[in-house]
Amino acid sequence: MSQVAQLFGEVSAQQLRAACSGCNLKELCLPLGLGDAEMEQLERLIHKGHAAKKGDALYRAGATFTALYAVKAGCFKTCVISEDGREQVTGFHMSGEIIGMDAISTERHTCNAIALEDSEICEIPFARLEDLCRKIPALQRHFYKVMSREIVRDHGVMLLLGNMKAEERLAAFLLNLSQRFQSRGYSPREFNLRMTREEIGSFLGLKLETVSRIFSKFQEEGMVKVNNRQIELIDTPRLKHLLNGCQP
Amino acid sequence: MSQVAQLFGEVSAQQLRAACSGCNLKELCLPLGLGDAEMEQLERLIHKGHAAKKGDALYRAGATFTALYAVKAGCFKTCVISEDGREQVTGFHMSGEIIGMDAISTERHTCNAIALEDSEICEIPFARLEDLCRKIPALQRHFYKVMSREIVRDHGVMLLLGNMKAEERLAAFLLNLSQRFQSRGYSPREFNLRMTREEIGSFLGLKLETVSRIFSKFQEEGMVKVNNRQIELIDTPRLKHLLNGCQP
DNA sequence: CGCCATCTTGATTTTCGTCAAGGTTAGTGG
DNA sequence: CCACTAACCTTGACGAAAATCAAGATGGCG
Repeated sequence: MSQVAQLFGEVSAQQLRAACSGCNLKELCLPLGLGDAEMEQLERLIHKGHAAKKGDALYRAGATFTALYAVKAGCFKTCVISEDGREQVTGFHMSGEIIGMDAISTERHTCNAIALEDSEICEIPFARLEDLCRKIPALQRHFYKVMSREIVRDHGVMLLLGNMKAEERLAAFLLNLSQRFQSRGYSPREFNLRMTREEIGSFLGLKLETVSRIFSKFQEEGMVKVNNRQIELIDTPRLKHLLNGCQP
Repeated sequence: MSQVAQLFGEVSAQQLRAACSGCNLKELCLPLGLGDAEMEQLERLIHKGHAAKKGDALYRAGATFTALYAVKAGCFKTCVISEDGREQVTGFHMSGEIIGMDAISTERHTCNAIALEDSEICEIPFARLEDLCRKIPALQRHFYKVMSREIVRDHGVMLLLGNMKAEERLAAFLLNLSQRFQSRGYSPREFNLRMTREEIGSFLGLKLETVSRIFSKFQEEGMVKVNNRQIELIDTPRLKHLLNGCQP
């Protein structure tokens, strides 16, 4: 479990609140201990959220960077495209997660963010966030942590891609999703995938056929029930066991 | 070339200067346009550098986080260790690079940083850096960029691990090293590796035997000259060509 | 000078990718 | 509401790539 958390990083309640601040500022206020004046400033920071239809690009590589985005509802994938056209999904992002931080360095986005279902996002103009961070130390510290968490998550994915076998990768993926759904108040046992087998494969460094085969194998072995994109985890302990190189 | 830069990220002159600030603050001063008073504050921020012998751990996973580290001279590897003991090298870090940013999120280090040769580092106490960032907006922005660059670099490694074949990975690795040596004023054509085949393999998601075989193959094909850890790049264009999925 | 870590190379096995065919689902428009 | 289509998924057979196992060779360091 801590393995999984380590692998992908997990959204803290704090991060969740921060991201939701577009809709519910009071939630953000509590952990940061902000006063009324500060809260009002924060309120002005967050643009009113807007909607993205399934398949829409929130931003594309090369676009000039002006804002970060907090996923309010729905699900996005981010992917980098290499010069010769290879696509690597770098992450799947659910409510409460902040995306676009890769663009800060060059002031241009370096990846594409695509909505996997109809979604809602909050735009966070970066220049204004920077100002506010200077004025509110707790917010500054929080934002550093959000960026750092992304780095830790990426390191976990590197471990997965560099060291794990196909079955271990898929087990890690399912357990990570399960945990993220749970932390959002949904069932950790049953959930619907928002992405295709190909997108899962791209993220895990596998081909879609391999992903499909392993789903079937897991089902045969009674660890999960797979019905197209509907997943039920039957034997979570065994999945975790698989992850740890099959040592108890 | 831009492919390689995209793959691993590259140290900007700016980042280099910032990291070197422990030794030469004037260099940092120029791009940020700081005044004398600000410079003095910055000077106080950076502890006097200290030395690390080959094999020393700068920090280990689990250690409480107090400071970032700028590599002043030498070379470090950072690696995450999974629960079941698998080690994944997440990066090799040369002079001018800042490491330890993964620790900001949990206030504990999440990876090990090991010196690959006798090295010198500057300690940057994080709490004081935060303070200073609030006072010097240019520094704040710069630090966000440094963290963002790390995220971009990690995405490049994910692309490498998820999409590339063994030969492409090693070609990317060599070209990246070449570029980094060049930007530090060393020859981009001849250089010495500081890491073992096993460490290269861990970083690239390969076994050491595979790394060794591909070195031999590259040499047979006249692309590089390999003499233990001494590398000479003979046919850089062909290496780049290999990277791009062999399309011109 | 000798030892231990590191590296190379070969033979074999395993894993996963590729190619191919067919089935299922969701979404569209009549 | 249903038929149709395109996207998506599953499964099998085969092949390629890299891991594993094994045996020496080399070189750096005490």
